[in-house]
Amino acid sequence: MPELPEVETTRRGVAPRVVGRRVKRLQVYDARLRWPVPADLAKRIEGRVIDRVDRRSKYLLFRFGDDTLLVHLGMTGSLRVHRKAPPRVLHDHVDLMLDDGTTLRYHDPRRFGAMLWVEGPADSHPLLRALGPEPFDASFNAEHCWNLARGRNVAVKLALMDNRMVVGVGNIYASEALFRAGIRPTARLKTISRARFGRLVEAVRAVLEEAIASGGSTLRDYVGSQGERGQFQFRHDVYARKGDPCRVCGTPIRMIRQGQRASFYCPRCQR
DNA sequence: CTTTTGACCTGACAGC
DNA sequence: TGCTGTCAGGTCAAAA
Repeated sequence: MPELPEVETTRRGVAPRVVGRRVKRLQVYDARLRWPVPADLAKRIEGRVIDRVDRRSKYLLFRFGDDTLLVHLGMTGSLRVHRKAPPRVLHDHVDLMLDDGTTLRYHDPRRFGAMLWVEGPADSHPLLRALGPEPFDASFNAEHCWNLARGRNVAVKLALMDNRMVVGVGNIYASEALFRAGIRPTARLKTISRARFGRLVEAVRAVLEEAIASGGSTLRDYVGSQGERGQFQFRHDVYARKGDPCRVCGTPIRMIRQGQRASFYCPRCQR
């Protein structure tokens, strides 16, 4: 689902509606997410004020003083803000009711997402501790990729989706970034030059930036904080465009399978 | 250590 | 109209 642009779009939509608000009531309708929603979450969170909403990788971090509500949207999750909550529909699993009457509602058909409570510094939480650099951070650069690539035989597309190289890049944006960088998804990491990594870094940043500006990509489930669909799917160069002409050279886009995931590329533009 | 595979879960769709 | 198989935006844990 949500890759970085969709999570960031959600963050930007949700934050202004919830920051400064006090949680009046937490209602868990179905606790069976990737990990169970903690049974004592209501007790911990009710009465507390949301100070800030941050994002790390694809996690949303709702800050309550020194403690954090950590939310992941998995493949099909979405978070919506309702001025007045409509009746629950299938797969609405959690409601955070705030002191001004608005409701933050978590919806997730496949339940691959997560909602956890972290006391104290969230950075040291097992889920966040080992994450690589944020794509827009200076520490994501050609040097970093080059160092990681030493002796590694994996395909570059798999490495892009591995959060040690960079976080936030999933199946859609990995294919899109590689197209823009002119690199085949199957290229072995150790064979890529420093200069090409430089181009890849810039391509990742550019595609994520444009996707955020378009409100992300909506393939099926994803919607933003007001229920709005993303628009970037109309601007994909390769993803889900198997057989369609490359926007640059007209060659039909190819689909292959890597690590049980579909990859798309232009056989002429990407070497 | 690296790399691959299976698992979690529901729904949509293609083909018989 | 069923039924079966495949696929879907993530990522952790175990196997090789």
